[in-house]
Amino acid sequence: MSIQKPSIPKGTRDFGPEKMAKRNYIFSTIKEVFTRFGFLPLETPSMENISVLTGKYGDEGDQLIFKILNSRLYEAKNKEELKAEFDKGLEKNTNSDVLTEKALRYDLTVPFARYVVMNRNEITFPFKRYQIQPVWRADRPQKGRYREFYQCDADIVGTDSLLCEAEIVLMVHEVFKKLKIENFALKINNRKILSGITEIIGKPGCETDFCVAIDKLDKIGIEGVLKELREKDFDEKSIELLLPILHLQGNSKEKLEAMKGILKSSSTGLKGIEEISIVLEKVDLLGLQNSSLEFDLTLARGLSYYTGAIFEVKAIGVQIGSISGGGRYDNLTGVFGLPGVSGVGISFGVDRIYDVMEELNLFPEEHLNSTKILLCYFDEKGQQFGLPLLTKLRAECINSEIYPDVAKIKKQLDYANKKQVTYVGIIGDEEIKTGKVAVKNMVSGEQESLTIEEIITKLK
RNA sequence: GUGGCCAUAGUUCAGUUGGUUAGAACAUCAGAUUGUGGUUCUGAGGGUCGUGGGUUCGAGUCCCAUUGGCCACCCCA
Repeated sequence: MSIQKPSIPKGTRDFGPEKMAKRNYIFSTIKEVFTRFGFLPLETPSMENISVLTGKYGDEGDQLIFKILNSRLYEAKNKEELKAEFDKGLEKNTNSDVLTEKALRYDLTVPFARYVVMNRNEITFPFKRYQIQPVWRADRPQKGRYREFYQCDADIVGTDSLLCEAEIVLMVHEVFKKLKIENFALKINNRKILSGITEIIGKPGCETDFCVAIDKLDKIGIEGVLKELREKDFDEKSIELLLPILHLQGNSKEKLEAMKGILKSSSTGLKGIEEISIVLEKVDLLGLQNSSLEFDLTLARGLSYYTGAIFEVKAIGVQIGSISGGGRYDNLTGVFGLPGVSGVGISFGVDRIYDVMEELNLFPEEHLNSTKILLCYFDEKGQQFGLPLLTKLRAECINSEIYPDVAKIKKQLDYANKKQVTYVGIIGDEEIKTGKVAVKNMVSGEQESLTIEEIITKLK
């Protein structure tokens, strides 16, 4: 076999020790906040039966699902059928159970819905779960966009209380405050308002086209949105009715007031307004200070299963897509045979949060080095002397290691230096005789002779 | 799915109108230094110039194809 250059698939990444330390810092922060808000952990398999996933993310989303080829196809009895199904798949994007019956999960919400339905009798509702796992999308990678990435979801199902939305708002603030990402915008809107607008402008049922276009407002401007709408067969009368909505100014409360007037003939739209108002009220009652929450009626979001509130978080001052998003979905479990379970959730995009924090230099230093002391020695005798000490240090929960080879002291110190180990304990004949180890601080260069008990006190 | 840019050592990059043995910095390893690191100095290893074809006396350099990477659009975390 010829030597091959090693590589990893497009859009995937390795995470070395340094990156993992930073990633774990984000994960543990988010986990801590989730737990504090009463969410419990859940994990689901990387792969789902393909029928669980398809049809949940819209046409565009379905195409991005990674499918898993059935194994042992070569043993199949009816090869003709296989070939026919494969040819059909080449013609258009179809799924065939004989070729592929599993797929990698595309997000965490749909597998969660599947879990809820399957375990409906064991679950106590309202059910609050969090889930931190990778998801896969057969997208073309680019900045802030990967084919394998992590989502951190927290969802509440089994209640339609708007207090849940408010709690999510609080939780988002808490997470980003802890991560020191102070400058962010949490935008909130409601799908019912968007539906209401399509009713008002005489284009009911065209929500998808409308949402896709209006979502780009801050990117392509009003003219761009109008151009796109015209291309989607929105007539001039509709556009004329839409214009005052697009030009709406003011803070969240003022915009809500104005929309109340505009949507007065749409009961759906008014319902949306009322919902957001209640959320804002609850957020106030929960005592949120310095809120980054903002009502933005141009926020649309792609996923087709949202029915009520929608959220999106963007970091201000960093050119990257949204770092968090979510919303309420009234009937996600309906397709799995369990109607009437409303849920609302939020998803944090760790990979993008990582990129943002890297760009803004927000990672704290102390999380990067994990070994506190490295024991160094000159010969076999030194190692023998060091091993019991090492065990004592570890028994005291002090992260410690010993250099595995008899090597030059320079090399051992070099190793400590590169791993950013703060202390080294040097063991030579002198130390063995007195029972004290020469402990050197690698940052300051100071060195002192200490007994093992003194070392433990010093490093604890 | 559409479009643009790029590909040379482990990494970041030089490489002249096409010319003989493809360079530098950093990184790695070793030595200067037999009980003390980061600095310095010396040396060493490391390349089928992404891959395949073509033009040419001659290709890292020009042309075509292909693969991979980055970026924008679509969409999205």
